[in-house]
Amino acid sequence: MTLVNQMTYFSEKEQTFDKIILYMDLDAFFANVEIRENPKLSGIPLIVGGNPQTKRGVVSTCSYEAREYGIHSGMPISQAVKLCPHVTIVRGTFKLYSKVSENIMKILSDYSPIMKIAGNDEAYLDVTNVVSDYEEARRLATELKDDILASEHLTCSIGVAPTKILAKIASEVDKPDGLTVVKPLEISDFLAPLKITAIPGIGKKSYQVFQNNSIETCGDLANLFYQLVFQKFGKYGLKTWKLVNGYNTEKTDEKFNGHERKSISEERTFFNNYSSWLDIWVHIDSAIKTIVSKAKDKKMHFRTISLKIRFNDFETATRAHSLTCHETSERQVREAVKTLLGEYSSKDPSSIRLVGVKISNLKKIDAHQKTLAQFFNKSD
DNA sequence: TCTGGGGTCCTAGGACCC
DNA sequence: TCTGGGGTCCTAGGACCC
Repeated sequence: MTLVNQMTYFSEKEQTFDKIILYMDLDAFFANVEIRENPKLSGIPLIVGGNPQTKRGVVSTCSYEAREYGIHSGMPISQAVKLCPHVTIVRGTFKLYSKVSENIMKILSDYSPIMKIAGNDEAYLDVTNVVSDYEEARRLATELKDDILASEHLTCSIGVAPTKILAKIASEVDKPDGLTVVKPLEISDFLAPLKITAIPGIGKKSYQVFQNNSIETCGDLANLFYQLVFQKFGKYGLKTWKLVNGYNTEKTDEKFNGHERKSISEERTFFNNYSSWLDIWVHIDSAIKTIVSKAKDKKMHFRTISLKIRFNDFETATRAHSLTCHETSERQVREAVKTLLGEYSSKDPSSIRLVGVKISNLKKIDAHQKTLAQFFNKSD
């Protein structure tokens, strides 16, 4: 099959791009907020996260100076310290970050009513109906960057492209303080030289598989025949192949605003392991209280309860139980967790380093359903 | 090097139903 | 005697993201 045939194989629909998406990502967010609050931290390798005293935990965010030493998010603090012994570690002021994030999201919402907040430091804006073309979108993005810098003294990187995933990839290539615009006809040329790991969702494991097949860049993948791609990399590989060949892989009916939460969870890694199950249960019980109260705040009912246990060797087990109908009560969770925990009762409690509880299968309850639930006396 | 905490999504197998 | 095929729901585990 020739390349031309390959290109016509997929439906016309997938090739049409009719949106302009802007993606904003704050540069080294936590670290830059800390620097803003305390200019002494400016220009030095800085880590936010972990415990500065014990040097345990992992890096949440680090400054660009720290990145030069090979430090990155998710890295154990102990390793980061080995790479850069004079690195400064701060614990982080998460309440402040939330406040700053809120301020910035408010600025963004002035630029388009169609917005999707994807995290503390990132959001997508659908600006299709706000601008008439990509040049105007570029000007809008510049304005937005200036706005954020003026009001919060923080820099961000922006990508503008016809889909969310492309806008996100575009925002990465010129970080920090960057702005990259990718028009529909430029997509495959833009992606070709990028490392395959520039695509969100391709992490360590997937990279290994691609690398074993001599694929380093998006261009390497694009040049393969799609039959081979499916054979070697399966369904997800095929989707990635379409992306790097400039097809639209995002459904137009995909919800942009308000993504309903799917689960609520809390987990805790112990500072020191416990010798008694009773001590472990204290953590489990407190987690149950927190997640049930969060669900109540959000007016969510749940049906599935999961327990997570991680052992010293990092083996991790999850056990789940689904109730017959949606529930709200702490008691239901506690009972389910106790049953799930039964399987492990013969284990040595000191072999456990983490416990977690999760509720999922969530359903928003409306007023009518609530009355019914009360009528049947289903809640505590 | 010795690995946080909050999430989402995907896969695969088994049960069960028609 | 050695048994279809499709759909849905549930559970467990794992990859990945910020």
